[in-house]
Amino acid sequence: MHDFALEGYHPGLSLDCVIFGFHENELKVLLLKMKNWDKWALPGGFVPKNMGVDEAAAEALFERTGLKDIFLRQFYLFGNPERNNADHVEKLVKRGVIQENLKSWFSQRFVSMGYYSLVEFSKVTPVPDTISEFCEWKPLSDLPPMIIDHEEILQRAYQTLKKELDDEPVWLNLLPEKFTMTELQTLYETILGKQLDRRNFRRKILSWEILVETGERRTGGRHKAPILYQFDLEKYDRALREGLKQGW
Amino acid sequence: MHDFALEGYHPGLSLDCVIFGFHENELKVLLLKMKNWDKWALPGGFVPKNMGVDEAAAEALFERTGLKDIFLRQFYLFGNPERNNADHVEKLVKRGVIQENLKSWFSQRFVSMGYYSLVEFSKVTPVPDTISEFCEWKPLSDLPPMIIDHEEILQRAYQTLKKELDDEPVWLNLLPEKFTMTELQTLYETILGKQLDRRNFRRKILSWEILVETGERRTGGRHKAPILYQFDLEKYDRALREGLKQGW
DNA sequence: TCAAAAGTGTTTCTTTTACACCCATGC
DNA sequence: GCATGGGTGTAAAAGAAACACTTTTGA
Repeated sequence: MHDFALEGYHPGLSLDCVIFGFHENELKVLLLKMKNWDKWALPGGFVPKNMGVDEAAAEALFERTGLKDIFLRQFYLFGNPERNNADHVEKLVKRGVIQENLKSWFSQRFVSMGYYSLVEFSKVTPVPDTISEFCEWKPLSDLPPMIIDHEEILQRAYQTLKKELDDEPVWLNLLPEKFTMTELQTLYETILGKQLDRRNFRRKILSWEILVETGERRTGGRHKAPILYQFDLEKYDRALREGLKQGW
Repeated sequence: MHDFALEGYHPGLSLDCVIFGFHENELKVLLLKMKNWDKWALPGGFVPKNMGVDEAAAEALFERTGLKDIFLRQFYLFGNPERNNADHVEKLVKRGVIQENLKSWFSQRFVSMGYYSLVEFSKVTPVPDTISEFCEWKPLSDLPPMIIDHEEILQRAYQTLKKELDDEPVWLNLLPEKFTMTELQTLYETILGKQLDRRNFRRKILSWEILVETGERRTGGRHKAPILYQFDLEKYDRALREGLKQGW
């Protein structure tokens, strides 16, 4: 356990990361179970004095997941003065989540930068941090009780994700390198919470010309082996320049 | 001039507001001319310890413009550790922009929350702050030299505005209560930087059913008097619930 | 009476939607 | 051989784009 204040972290600023993964046809979020307490928290951290905020967020993400160069984006600064109350810090100390000497650091007023991240579920190795007992994926549809305003932060991240999905193929970060059209469709249906027509879905996605067939198929199912597609970054960049989806 | 540190502001956190207005067929930004220095700055401020960050931004906006309840939205946290360098603070002191006793406050590493705001040009009474000589509208197409990373902040706000315009009728905040279809079209053309067909434009806007005719017309021009329209919030809310523009 | 901008409709083309049958695979 | 999901096309409808003439107003 570090002494945050002495080690030179930026004062009054924290980070919260909502890390989304897709597994078994569900959107899941990586959460931390607090020590000696039946409450869960978003992975987060603080910002070292000489590190950029985005950089610090990437670092925090790396520590919890073992992943680097991951989709990570700011979505909102939570700046309400009431969000980190004294009562909460008392509980942290009483339950032995943090030590007495860190109380003053945790008792500051914190403003928290919310990030959301999209990761490939199977690549993640969840690692708890110093204040948590374990680190686990939880389905968005069945969230455990969370500390302070973390549920609100999470929901806001989800809203942002849904919105971004309309503008950009951010979903690619949630899938493995090679995937079938049905897997992609299921992902869309899960995030949007509605069913889509299979033929129209395929046509629409392919019309963007950002996917290529790998030539391989996924075998093993008791049915026709589906084509495996791959995201083509170069084609995507070109599509972006030409305006993938524009309002006017 | 206040002593920020003593008066209890949140440490290491600043605000920058990009305030957009529309005048004479141009998008303009409200900027502050620094004292004794040929550099301009975005209006901004700091966050009182007991005030929410959004609230503090609204307060800063009010002080520069005299306006309350204005469209104001976060767009990015500028968290690069290099952004506020020692050299810049030296200059501020040497040119008498800030007094010696504030040097330590201004020498902190600041993380700055970027806000953008849309206001009705004619309602604004620009008021300089303590570190500026005057406060003025500057056209986006001809910006003066600005301090540190303020030009970057401004450009990023503009990108955000363009993007939001596709999703929501944020433009309503830039226009007076009553406006003609041509004025609205000019606004769109200005922000998007391209010409639009008059008939199609009108049809598209009206199809959203968020405007109503006031029954009045604007007279005085040497041409047919155009109908004045008004934004209808109630209709807009209804349209939003039904999904004004959805991707899927 | 003229210049300047306002108002208006139709046709074409593109995009989106709805919908059903045959195919490959593993058991 | 059969159950399961994979792959594919077309017609109808909706939406977007292109395009030009008449009207009102003030000078």
